[in-house]
Amino acid sequence: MKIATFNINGIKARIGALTDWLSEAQPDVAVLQEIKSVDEGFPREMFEDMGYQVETHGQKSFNGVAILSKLPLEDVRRGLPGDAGDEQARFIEATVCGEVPVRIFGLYLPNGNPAPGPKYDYKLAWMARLEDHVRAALALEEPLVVCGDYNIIPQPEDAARPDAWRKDALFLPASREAFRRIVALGLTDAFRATHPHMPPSPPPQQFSFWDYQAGAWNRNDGIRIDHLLLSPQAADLLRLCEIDSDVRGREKPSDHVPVWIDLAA
DNA sequence: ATGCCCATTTGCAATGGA
Repeated sequence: MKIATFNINGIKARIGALTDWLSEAQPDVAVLQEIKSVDEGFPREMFEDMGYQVETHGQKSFNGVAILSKLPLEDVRRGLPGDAGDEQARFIEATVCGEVPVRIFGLYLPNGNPAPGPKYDYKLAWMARLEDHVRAALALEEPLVVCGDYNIIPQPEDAARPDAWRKDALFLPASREAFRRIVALGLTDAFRATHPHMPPSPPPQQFSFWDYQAGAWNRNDGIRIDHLLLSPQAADLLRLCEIDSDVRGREKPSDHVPVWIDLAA
Protein backbone atom coordinates (compact mmCIF):
# COMPACT_ATOMS: atom_id res chain seq x y z
CA MET A 1 0.00 0.00 0.00
CA LYS A 2 1.55 3.27 -1.17
CA ILE A 3 0.62 6.25 1.00
CA ALA A 4 1.79 9.76 0.10
CA THR A 5 1.57 13.14 1.82
CA PHE A 6 1.68 16.28 -0.31
CA ASN A 7 1.15 19.95 0.58
CA ILE A 8 -0.19 21.18 -2.76
CA ASN A 9 -0.44 24.91 -1.88
CA GLY A 10 -3.84 25.47 -3.49
CA ILE A 11 -5.87 22.92 -5.47
CA LYS A 12 -6.92 25.39 -8.17
CA ALA A 13 -3.33 26.27 -9.01
CA ARG A 14 -2.16 22.66 -8.75
CA ILE A 15 -4.70 20.62 -10.73
CA GLY A 16 -2.22 19.95 -13.53
CA ALA A 17 0.80 19.22 -11.33
CA LEU A 18 -1.25 17.01 -8.99
CA THR A 19 -2.97 14.92 -11.64
CA ASP A 20 0.34 14.44 -13.50
CA TRP A 21 2.05 13.23 -10.33
CA LEU A 22 -0.85 10.96 -9.34
CA SER A 23 -0.84 9.38 -12.81
CA GLU A 24 2.83 8.48 -12.66
CA ALA A 25 3.31 7.80 -8.93
CA GLN A 26 0.05 5.85 -8.58
CA PRO A 27 -0.31 6.15 -4.80
CA ASP A 28 -3.13 4.15 -3.25
CA VAL A 29 -3.65 7.01 -0.82
CA ALA A 30 -2.76 10.70 -1.25
CA VAL A 31 -3.06 12.85 1.87
CA LEU A 32 -3.23 16.52 0.85
CA GLN A 33 -2.67 19.77 2.74
CA GLU A 34 -3.41 23.42 1.92
CA ILE A 35 -6.16 22.71 -0.58
CA LYS A 36 -7.21 26.35 0.04
CA SER A 37 -10.74 25.53 -1.01
CA VAL A 38 -14.14 24.92 0.48
CA ASP A 39 -15.44 21.37 0.08
CA GLU A 40 -17.85 22.42 -2.72
CA GLY A 41 -15.00 24.06 -4.62
CA PHE A 42 -12.77 20.99 -4.68
CA PRO A 43 -12.72 19.35 -8.17
CA ARG A 44 -13.61 15.93 -6.78
CA GLU A 45 -14.88 14.48 -10.07
CA MET A 46 -11.44 14.87 -11.62
CA PHE A 47 -9.98 12.55 -9.01
CA GLU A 48 -12.97 10.24 -8.86
CA ASP A 49 -12.47 9.71 -12.60
CA MET A 50 -8.91 8.61 -11.74
CA GLY A 51 -10.29 5.99 -9.37
CA TYR A 52 -10.02 7.84 -6.07
CA GLN A 53 -12.52 8.21 -3.28
CA VAL A 54 -12.33 11.88 -2.24
CA GLU A 55 -12.80 13.13 1.32
CA THR A 56 -12.16 16.81 2.04
CA HIS A 57 -12.14 19.09 5.05
CA GLY A 58 -11.86 22.51 3.49
CA GLN A 59 -12.25 26.16 4.36
CA LYS A 60 -12.24 29.38 2.43
CA SER A 61 -8.90 30.75 1.16
CA PHE A 62 -6.59 29.04 3.63
CA ASN A 63 -5.65 25.69 5.08
CA GLY A 64 -7.85 22.72 4.14
CA VAL A 65 -6.92 19.03 4.03
CA ALA A 66 -8.08 16.02 2.02
CA ILE A 67 -7.61 12.28 1.58
CA LEU A 68 -7.78 10.64 -1.85
CA SER A 69 -7.89 6.83 -1.79
CA LYS A 70 -8.18 4.08 -4.37
CA LEU A 71 -9.12 1.70 -1.53
CA PRO A 72 -12.38 2.18 0.37
CA LEU A 73 -12.30 4.66 3.27
CA GLU A 74 -14.26 4.11 6.45
CA ASP A 75 -14.92 6.13 9.60
CA VAL A 76 -13.89 9.49 8.12
CA ARG A 77 -13.59 12.22 10.77
CA ARG A 78 -12.84 15.90 10.33
CA GLY A 79 -11.12 18.30 12.71
CA LEU A 80 -8.62 17.73 15.51
CA PRO A 81 -10.36 16.94 18.82
CA GLY A 82 -9.69 18.99 21.93
CA ASP A 83 -10.96 22.49 21.04
CA ALA A 84 -14.51 22.90 19.79
CA GLY A 85 -13.77 26.58 19.07
CA ASP A 86 -10.97 25.86 16.59
CA GLU A 87 -12.35 26.68 13.14
CA GLN A 88 -9.18 26.10 11.12
CA ALA A 89 -9.42 23.07 8.78
CA ARG A 90 -6.16 21.31 9.50
CA PHE A 91 -7.00 17.70 10.29
CA ILE A 92 -8.77 14.74 8.70
CA GLU A 93 -8.62 11.04 9.50
CA ALA A 94 -9.93 7.82 7.97
CA THR A 95 -9.36 4.10 7.87
CA VAL A 96 -8.04 2.70 4.57
CA CYS A 97 -9.56 -0.72 4.00
CA GLY A 98 -6.74 -2.67 2.34
CA GLU A 99 -5.58 -6.21 3.06
CA VAL A 100 -4.67 -4.80 6.45
CA PRO A 101 -6.75 -1.81 7.63
CA VAL A 102 -4.61 1.29 8.19
CA ARG A 103 -5.76 4.35 10.12
CA ILE A 104 -4.53 7.58 8.54
CA PHE A 105 -4.22 10.97 10.26
CA GLY A 106 -3.75 13.78 7.74
CA LEU A 107 -2.55 17.02 9.33
CA TYR A 108 -1.52 20.55 8.42
CA LEU A 109 0.23 21.77 11.53
CA PRO A 110 0.21 25.54 12.15
CA ASN A 111 3.27 27.48 10.96
CA GLY A 112 3.46 29.46 14.20
CA ASN A 113 5.36 32.52 13.02
CA PRO A 114 6.01 35.04 14.34
CA ALA A 115 7.34 33.54 17.55
CA PRO A 116 6.72 34.45 20.25
CA GLY A 117 3.12 35.53 19.78
CA PRO A 118 -0.45 34.26 19.55
CA LYS A 119 0.24 32.28 16.38
CA TYR A 120 3.07 30.46 18.12
CA ASP A 121 0.87 29.79 21.15
CA TYR A 122 -1.71 28.30 18.78
CA LYS A 123 0.94 26.05 17.22
CA LEU A 124 2.05 24.65 20.58
CA ALA A 125 -1.52 24.22 21.80
CA TRP A 126 -2.39 22.42 18.55
CA MET A 127 0.57 20.09 19.03
CA ALA A 128 -0.54 19.30 22.58
CA ARG A 129 -3.98 18.34 21.21
CA LEU A 130 -2.31 16.21 18.54
CA GLU A 131 -0.25 14.47 21.22
CA ASP A 132 -3.42 13.57 23.14
CA HIS A 133 -5.17 12.32 20.01
CA VAL A 134 -2.19 10.19 18.93
CA ARG A 135 -1.79 8.76 22.43
CA ALA A 136 -5.40 7.57 22.40
CA ALA A 137 -5.04 6.08 18.91
CA LEU A 138 -1.82 4.25 19.78
CA ALA A 139 -3.63 2.51 22.64
CA LEU A 140 -5.56 0.57 19.99
CA GLU A 141 -2.28 -1.07 18.89
CA GLU A 142 -3.20 -0.99 15.21
CA PRO A 143 -1.42 0.23 12.07
CA LEU A 144 -1.54 4.04 12.18
CA VAL A 145 0.10 6.60 9.88
CA VAL A 146 0.26 10.16 11.20
CA CYS A 147 1.31 12.21 8.21
CA GLY A 148 1.27 15.66 6.70
CA ASP A 149 2.93 19.05 6.77
CA TYR A 150 4.22 19.28 10.36
CA ASN A 151 5.93 22.64 9.88
CA ILE A 152 8.70 21.21 12.06
CA ILE A 153 12.38 20.80 11.17
CA PRO A 154 13.20 17.91 13.53
CA GLN A 155 17.01 18.08 13.47
CA PRO A 156 19.79 20.28 12.05
CA GLU A 157 20.40 17.72 9.30
CA ASP A 158 16.86 18.40 8.09
CA ALA A 159 17.82 21.88 6.84
CA ALA A 160 20.42 23.04 4.33
CA ARG A 161 21.14 26.06 6.53
CA PRO A 162 19.96 25.24 10.07
CA ASP A 163 21.40 28.46 11.48
CA ALA A 164 19.00 30.46 9.29
CA TRP A 165 16.07 28.82 11.14
CA ARG A 166 17.25 29.11 14.76
CA LYS A 167 14.65 31.75 15.68
CA ASP A 168 11.90 30.43 13.41
CA ALA A 169 8.80 28.69 14.76
CA LEU A 170 9.69 25.65 12.61
CA PHE A 171 12.97 25.07 14.45
CA LEU A 172 12.67 26.69 17.89
CA PRO A 173 13.58 24.35 20.78
CA ALA A 174 9.99 24.35 22.10
CA SER A 175 8.68 23.32 18.66
CA ARG A 176 11.15 20.49 18.33
CA GLU A 177 10.47 19.37 21.89
CA ALA A 178 6.74 19.18 21.18
CA PHE A 179 7.49 17.12 18.05
CA ARG A 180 9.80 14.80 20.00
CA ARG A 181 7.12 14.28 22.65
CA ILE A 182 4.76 13.03 19.94
CA VAL A 183 7.40 10.76 18.39
CA ALA A 184 8.30 9.47 21.86
CA LEU A 185 4.76 8.15 22.30
CA GLY A 186 6.01 5.31 20.13
CA LEU A 187 6.07 6.57 16.55
CA THR A 188 8.73 5.93 13.91
CA ASP A 189 9.80 8.61 11.41
CA ALA A 190 9.51 6.58 8.21
CA PHE A 191 12.09 8.64 6.34
CA ARG A 192 14.71 8.48 9.10
CA ALA A 193 14.12 4.77 9.62
CA THR A 194 14.84 4.05 5.96
CA HIS A 195 17.64 6.64 5.55
CA PRO A 196 19.66 6.09 8.73
CA HIS A 197 22.36 8.51 9.72
CA MET A 198 25.57 6.46 9.88
CA PRO A 199 28.66 8.60 10.50
CA PRO A 200 31.19 9.12 9.09
CA SER A 201 29.22 8.59 5.88
CA PRO A 202 25.91 10.39 6.40
CA PRO A 203 23.32 10.05 3.65
CA PRO A 204 22.86 13.01 1.32
CA GLN A 205 20.40 15.54 2.75
CA GLN A 206 16.89 15.34 1.36
CA PHE A 207 14.23 17.98 1.79
CA SER A 208 10.47 18.30 1.24
CA PHE A 209 10.14 22.10 0.96
CA TRP A 210 12.00 24.81 -0.89
CA ASP A 211 10.89 28.46 -0.68
CA TYR A 212 9.76 30.09 -3.92
CA GLN A 213 12.05 33.01 -3.09
CA ALA A 214 15.73 33.60 -3.74
CA GLY A 215 16.20 30.55 -5.99
CA ALA A 216 15.97 28.17 -3.04
CA TRP A 217 15.27 25.15 -5.27
CA ASN A 218 18.18 25.81 -7.61
CA ARG A 219 20.51 26.19 -4.63
CA ASN A 220 18.94 23.16 -2.85
CA ASP A 221 18.28 25.44 0.11
CA GLY A 222 15.51 23.29 1.53
CA ILE A 223 14.03 21.90 4.73
CA ARG A 224 12.38 18.56 5.61
CA ILE A 225 9.06 19.38 7.28
CA ASP A 226 6.64 16.87 5.72
CA HIS A 227 6.69 13.66 7.73
CA LEU A 228 5.07 10.23 7.98
CA LEU A 229 5.15 8.91 11.55
CA LEU A 230 4.20 5.26 12.06
CA SER A 231 2.77 3.29 14.96
CA PRO A 232 4.74 0.12 15.81
CA GLN A 233 2.16 -1.96 13.92
CA ALA A 234 2.61 0.23 10.83
CA ALA A 235 6.40 0.39 11.19
CA ASP A 236 6.46 -3.42 11.07
CA LEU A 237 5.00 -3.14 7.55
CA LEU A 238 7.35 -0.39 6.31
CA ARG A 239 9.25 -1.27 3.14
CA LEU A 240 10.26 2.07 1.68
CA CYS A 241 10.02 5.81 2.20
CA GLU A 242 11.00 8.25 -0.54
CA ILE A 243 10.71 11.92 -1.45
CA ASP A 244 9.70 12.82 -5.01
CA SER A 245 12.03 15.84 -5.15
CA ASP A 246 11.90 16.15 -8.95
CA VAL A 247 8.31 17.38 -8.70
CA ARG A 248 9.68 20.69 -7.37
CA GLY A 249 11.48 21.39 -10.65
CA ARG A 250 8.40 21.13 -12.87
CA GLU A 251 5.98 23.72 -14.24
CA LYS A 252 3.89 25.58 -11.68
CA PRO A 253 5.11 23.51 -8.71
CA SER A 254 3.96 23.62 -5.11
CA ASP A 255 6.70 24.73 -2.73
CA HIS A 256 6.41 21.25 -1.13
CA VAL A 257 6.93 17.87 -2.80
CA PRO A 258 5.30 14.47 -2.16
CA VAL A 259 6.76 12.15 0.48
CA TRP A 260 5.54 8.56 0.40
CA ILE A 261 5.81 5.17 2.06
CA ASP A 262 5.21 1.66 0.83
CA LEU A 263 3.61 -0.61 3.43
CA ALA A 264 3.38 -4.37 2.98
CA ALA A 265 -0.35 -4.22 3.56
C1' DA B 1 19.80 43.78 7.74
C1' DT B 2 15.93 43.11 4.28
C1' DG B 3 13.46 41.25 0.54
C1' DC B 4 13.25 37.94 -2.84
C1' DC B 5 7.92 34.45 -4.69
C1' DC B 6 3.38 32.55 -4.89
C1' DA B 7 -1.78 31.90 -3.99
C1' DT B 8 -5.90 33.91 -2.67
C1' DT B 9 -9.40 37.50 -2.16
C1' DT B 10 -17.44 39.47 -2.61
C1' DG B 11 -9.53 41.29 -5.49
C1' DC B 12 -6.71 45.45 -8.32
C1' DA B 13 -3.46 45.89 -2.31
C1' DA B 14 -3.40 43.16 1.50
C1' DT B 15 -2.63 38.84 3.95
C1' DG B 16 -0.57 34.32 4.84
C1' DG B 17 2.81 31.31 4.00
C1' DA B 18 7.75 29.18 5.90
